[in-house]
Amino acid sequence: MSKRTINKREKRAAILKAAAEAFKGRRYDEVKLDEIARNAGVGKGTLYLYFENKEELFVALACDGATGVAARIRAIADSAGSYRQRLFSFGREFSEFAGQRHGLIRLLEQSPSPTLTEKMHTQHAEVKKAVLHLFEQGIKEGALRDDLPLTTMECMLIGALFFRVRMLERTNTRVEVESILNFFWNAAAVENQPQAHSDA
Amino acid sequence: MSKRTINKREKRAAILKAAAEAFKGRRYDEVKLDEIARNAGVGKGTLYLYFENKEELFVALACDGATGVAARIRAIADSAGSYRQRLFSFGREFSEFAGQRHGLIRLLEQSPSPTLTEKMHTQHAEVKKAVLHLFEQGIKEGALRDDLPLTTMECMLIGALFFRVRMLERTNTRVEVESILNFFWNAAAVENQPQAHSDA
Amino acid sequence: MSKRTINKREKRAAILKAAAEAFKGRRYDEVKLDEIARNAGVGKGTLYLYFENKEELFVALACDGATGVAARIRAIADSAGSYRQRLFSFGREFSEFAGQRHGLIRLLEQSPSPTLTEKMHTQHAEVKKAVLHLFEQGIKEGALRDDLPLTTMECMLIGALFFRVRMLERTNTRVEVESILNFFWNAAAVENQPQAHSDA
Amino acid sequence: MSKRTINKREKRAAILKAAAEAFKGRRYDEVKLDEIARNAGVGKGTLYLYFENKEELFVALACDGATGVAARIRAIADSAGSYRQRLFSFGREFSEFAGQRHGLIRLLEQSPSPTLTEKMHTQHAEVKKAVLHLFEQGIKEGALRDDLPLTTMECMLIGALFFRVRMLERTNTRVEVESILNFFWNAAAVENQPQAHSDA
DNA sequence: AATGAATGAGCGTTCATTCAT
DNA sequence: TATGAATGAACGCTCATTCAT
Repeated sequence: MSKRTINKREKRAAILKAAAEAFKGRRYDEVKLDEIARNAGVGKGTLYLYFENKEELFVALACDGATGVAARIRAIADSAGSYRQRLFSFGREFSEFAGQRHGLIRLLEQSPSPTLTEKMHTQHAEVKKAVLHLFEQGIKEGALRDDLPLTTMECMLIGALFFRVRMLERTNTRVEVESILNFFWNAAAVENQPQAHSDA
Repeated sequence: MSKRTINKREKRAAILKAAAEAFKGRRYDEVKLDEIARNAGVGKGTLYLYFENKEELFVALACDGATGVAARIRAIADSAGSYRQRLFSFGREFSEFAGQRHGLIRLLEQSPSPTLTEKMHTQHAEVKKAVLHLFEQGIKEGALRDDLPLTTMECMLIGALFFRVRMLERTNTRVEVESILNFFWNAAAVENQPQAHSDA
Repeated sequence: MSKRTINKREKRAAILKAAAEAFKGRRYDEVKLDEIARNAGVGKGTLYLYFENKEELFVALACDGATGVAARIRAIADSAGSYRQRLFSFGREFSEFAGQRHGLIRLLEQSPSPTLTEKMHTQHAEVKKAVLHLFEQGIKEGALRDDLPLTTMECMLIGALFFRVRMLERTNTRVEVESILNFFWNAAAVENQPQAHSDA
Repeated sequence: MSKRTINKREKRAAILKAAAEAFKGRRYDEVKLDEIARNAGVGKGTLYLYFENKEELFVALACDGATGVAARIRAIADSAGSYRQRLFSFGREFSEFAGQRHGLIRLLEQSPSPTLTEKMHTQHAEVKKAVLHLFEQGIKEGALRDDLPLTTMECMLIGALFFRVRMLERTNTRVEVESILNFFWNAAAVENQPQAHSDA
């Protein structure tokens, strides 16, 4: 890797860092490129050497690293240890990811340009697949109940982990990841014996 | 209520309806007041007779009805029937609310002006309190376990219900509300006997 | 014509007047919309109520009135009087047109957007056709020689009239329109007896 | 002339060639230095080693060669042969010059900075003087009529030759140079006997 | 009360110019 | 000498907001 490349990477990273800070808890239109440039320590024009325009910078910000997460989740799923341990590892890993990305994901959920939305979805679909893979593995290993829809499990666990970040950010309410994982485990693990109910 | 007032209400409602449509899946800055006025069938200047400015219109959009929901949740909590039935009623009611409001909530989670955020939080705090009230009641009645933090329960249930809407909207994946409620009930109801675990 | 319309016309005219002044002897990029707006006594945004963008304003400036000229030329061609008189009337009329429009035509001869160039060409083609019509009439009436290509006559007369304006503007050299017309008449009128030459 | 100098000249020529191509039929502001540099096969910064700035490059483009033309016109004027032959030689020479420079002249007619305009005018004044010299010579030799203002002749001949190029470029209408020269000769040569007219 | 023409602050973006290498 | 990454001044354009009617 040439010196030039290193500098390029560094500068790109500096811009993204400044952008991440700027977008934290702010609306897309509230964030000015002037601010990002200033905080990144570069000229405004320089932004355009690294990103096509504001939206591309924005998308890069949200996509950067998402791929890494999917890989890490798979690594956890395939690591040694009891399934419960792996699930909890996943929970902690995902929480960290959610904590870092939640604000941006919220922003991205509003449509920028169609093409960019797609780009982002591709990235996040990877994460989703990795999560489903984890659940399937749990069922195959006999650790997770096989009578629960995968999507329901995803909805419960991922939804709770995301909501946890939201509570933390918005109302400063701290919910323990362990607590959520235990709750999930209570309902989804085979070792617990859930009774069937007859709804009225 | 005078005819005048009725007209005012109707026009206000028309504006909010047009705004709701406009904000659906779009960024705050992508929505133009021109568009809202046109779709509401009023002049652009008229918007300012009903709302202070764009942000207030926006906040009104998200807050309108939130109070109603809090009241309805309380009504459900205090209605007759088994706790399980009441919890499930709540779930269905809240899902509908979330379905209608999710897009807006996402928008609101980006901070407009501080004062407006606060205003909105007051509204949503009502809903939150009603939810916690429901849980407390369940514990008091002996239907819900008392060893789970309220915030964890909130996180699991509300998080899942919100995430369900998100999945529906973004990936067209349908998750049954009943399925989520059953999952929650499995873990949180007293009638199920959770075993303590020993972590390795 | 409603009061509204009158105001619109007036304002549009004021803008075009300011623009004409601004573009006089300046490059397209040297003319700022700020300046035009200020001199027209309107806000910058107002320009966009009357013109799509800078280029459209620019084209409107050059096209406005061109249609009128074509009509006036035809009127002269079809008026009473000897052909010589009509030709001289045309020359004076066209000179005035050229004097007013020359600067703009020069600008327009550099391609703005393709669609706009076309628009302008349509306008100017009208003038060109009117000129050729005048020549054809002269030949039919037996006033002009029929052994000269129409395009050559156009080239001589129109070219000279345009160049006259150029000289006036750039080097402050005054050339009489009458002098040019006499020169043209000398070579093109039937009453003069040109001898054929044999080129070596 | 050292090898170094030759290289300099070559590179300078390459830049001017690329610039000529770029400015052909485009507005000053539509031409980017990036493009010129790329097409000239040099770096962007290199342009500034050969030209002060964009405007100077632009002016150099238009002036380069103009001096040569003035010299060539004088040479033709002072060459052997009948005046008619010399006049026609001049016409052909000037047409070629006009064809090459016309687009640029149009550009230059919009004022860059005052100092640059002056610089350019100095150059073109040379050409103008050479033309007038040619006419004076014709009169002195008794070939051209002495009752026509020099400026009128200039206006007719030069105006027509420029307009011819314009017609060629814009409307693809071909007008023969010979035809124009004959027309001019008809009106301006002594050998033809123009009658005085009595205007009505 | 209702309108929509008018406004101008403010933004994203471009590109001539510079300068470290 | 040659380069091209970096810069920031400057501009076209938008759109929330106002106000005369």
